[in-house]
Amino acid sequence: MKPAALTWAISSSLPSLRKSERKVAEFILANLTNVIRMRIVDLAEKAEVSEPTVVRFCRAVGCEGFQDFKLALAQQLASSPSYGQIAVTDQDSVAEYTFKVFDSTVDTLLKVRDSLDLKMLDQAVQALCVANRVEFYGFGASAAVATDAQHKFFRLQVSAAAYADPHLQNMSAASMAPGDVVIAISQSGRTTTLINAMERVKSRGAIVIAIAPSDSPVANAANIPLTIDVKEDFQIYTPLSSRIAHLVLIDVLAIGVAQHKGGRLQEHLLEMQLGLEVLREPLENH
Amino acid sequence: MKPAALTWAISSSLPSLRKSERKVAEFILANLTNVIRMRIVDLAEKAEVSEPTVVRFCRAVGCEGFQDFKLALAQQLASSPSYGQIAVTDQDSVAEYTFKVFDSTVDTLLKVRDSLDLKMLDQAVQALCVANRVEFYGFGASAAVATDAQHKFFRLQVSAAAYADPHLQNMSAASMAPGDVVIAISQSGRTTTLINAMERVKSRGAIVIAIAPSDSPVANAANIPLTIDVKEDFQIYTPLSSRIAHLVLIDVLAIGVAQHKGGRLQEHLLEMQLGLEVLREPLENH
DNA sequence: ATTTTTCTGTAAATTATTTACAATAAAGCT
DNA sequence: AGCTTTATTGTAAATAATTTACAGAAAAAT
Repeated sequence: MKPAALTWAISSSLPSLRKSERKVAEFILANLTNVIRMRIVDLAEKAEVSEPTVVRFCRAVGCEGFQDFKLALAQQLASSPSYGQIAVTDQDSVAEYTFKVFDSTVDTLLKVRDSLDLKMLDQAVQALCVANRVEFYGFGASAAVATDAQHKFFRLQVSAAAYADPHLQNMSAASMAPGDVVIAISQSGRTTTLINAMERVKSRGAIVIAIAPSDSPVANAANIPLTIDVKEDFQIYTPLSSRIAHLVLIDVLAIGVAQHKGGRLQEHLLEMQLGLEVLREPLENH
Repeated sequence: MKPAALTWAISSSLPSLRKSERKVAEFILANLTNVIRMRIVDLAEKAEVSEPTVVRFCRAVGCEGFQDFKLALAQQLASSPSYGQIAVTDQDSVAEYTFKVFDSTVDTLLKVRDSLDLKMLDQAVQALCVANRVEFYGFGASAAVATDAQHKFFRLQVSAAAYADPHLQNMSAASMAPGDVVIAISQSGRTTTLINAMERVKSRGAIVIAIAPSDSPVANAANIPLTIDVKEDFQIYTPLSSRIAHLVLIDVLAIGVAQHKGGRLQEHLLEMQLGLEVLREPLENH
């Protein structure tokens, strides 16, 4: 059983469970972290059922037995640090906030990974593979994401550009043609200027891919929406991890394109690597 | 016991273990993934020791008993996907490479998190807190990181700039003064131009923080080196996750600064939030 | 209302883990 | 070197946990 799917398996099989098994499920969902250290007797007592019922429950959600279930649960919890909430406080030490920032980022990435629409992603990759040129639009924090994306696609021998300036964006949009692709990146999903540019691009017959929250104007304005929802408490001490999710999603697109381009690309990358070498300090030999 | 530290605890306590306990440790390290599904009898047999020895070993590495040990190990393995190797292949489906890209990024982040020098990090935060102005230097992929960092620090009411152009970088470097801080970002750690700019900044009496691989010329040229080592197979199909690690590290620095700045910042961020709102589409009410 | 089926718990058996102790090996001492 | 002491390991027993088999109860169907 894939660990990440366990709590989901529990919740989704809730209706099909027997009455007393459901008691077990409910108790477990309400006490995820404690359950992994419980013995079957304790759990049975707390859930007010008999021990065999617990075992039956474990089998019902696809595990071998109680031990196997606990193991799977422990793994899922370890891979989703969110279950213990992460929020940096005033009193945190360096070590504490460092861990929290990293953990919350990891948490975001895992959640995004599990919520992606793979069909859309595939469509996006297909579109990018046959594109004549690819441009990235983004403002604010997304401008950096666009720059990064441009750099990444450039390495893949795709003619790529990134615009953070509304004027340039609109000028570029006006020059788009069928066979071109624009990737619009927005964290809020509600940037008016960006939506205008997107409409213009669509009217020119080019394809617009959006990386934005679901149900947002930006996502809705796209031909291929890639939706990413990160609950972003806009408190200061909460780091903005949606940027990172956007970047990783673009990595996925790039990998998809690289895969399609296949072998010839490898040579190109090697050449580029060698080209960069002249700008560097020699490697020490120790 | 903190799960992430388990295998480390095992390896590091190897010398202090007794002969037969070491047999257990060695077997476990060589069979991490299998061990979590083993019973104590199997493990004892495979490691050619008695069952109590296994229990003694578990206690020696800081666990309550065998069960507790297995749980901790399972959690650690779940939180480090790397133990099953991640490399995108030609035949991977969208789902496969998507997961691999996300997982390898997560893996990188967790490794970096555990290898950071927190003392240096604290020094960097201290320096940034009292800085008059902060500038970010980076080329290539690190240029996007620098842009992102600039944006992030700007939000924290720090006068920040980012330069990806060697000329601008050098001009800026020449205008540095004591009390200023430069953060030099490099994935290779060997960019000659960057090192020159760093030397110039240092000669002006400003502080240079480097984000670069350890033992690299860039790291060595800094007053405060923040070292990040990501084993980056320069194969095409391996995503560049060191960028992401750099970004997250900068998040940490930003959080550190935000924490020091304390309450007044909160108001500022709220104001800025409201300011951005006029550039956006209205929120739908559904 | 009775039969059949499904569900749940009791009690027993199995299996796993841990403890107590004894034997052995290693180290220290005279 | 030989004896004593201490440390290490395994054997066997006890404890504890999980699972199975079965029977009783509840629900559904006839």
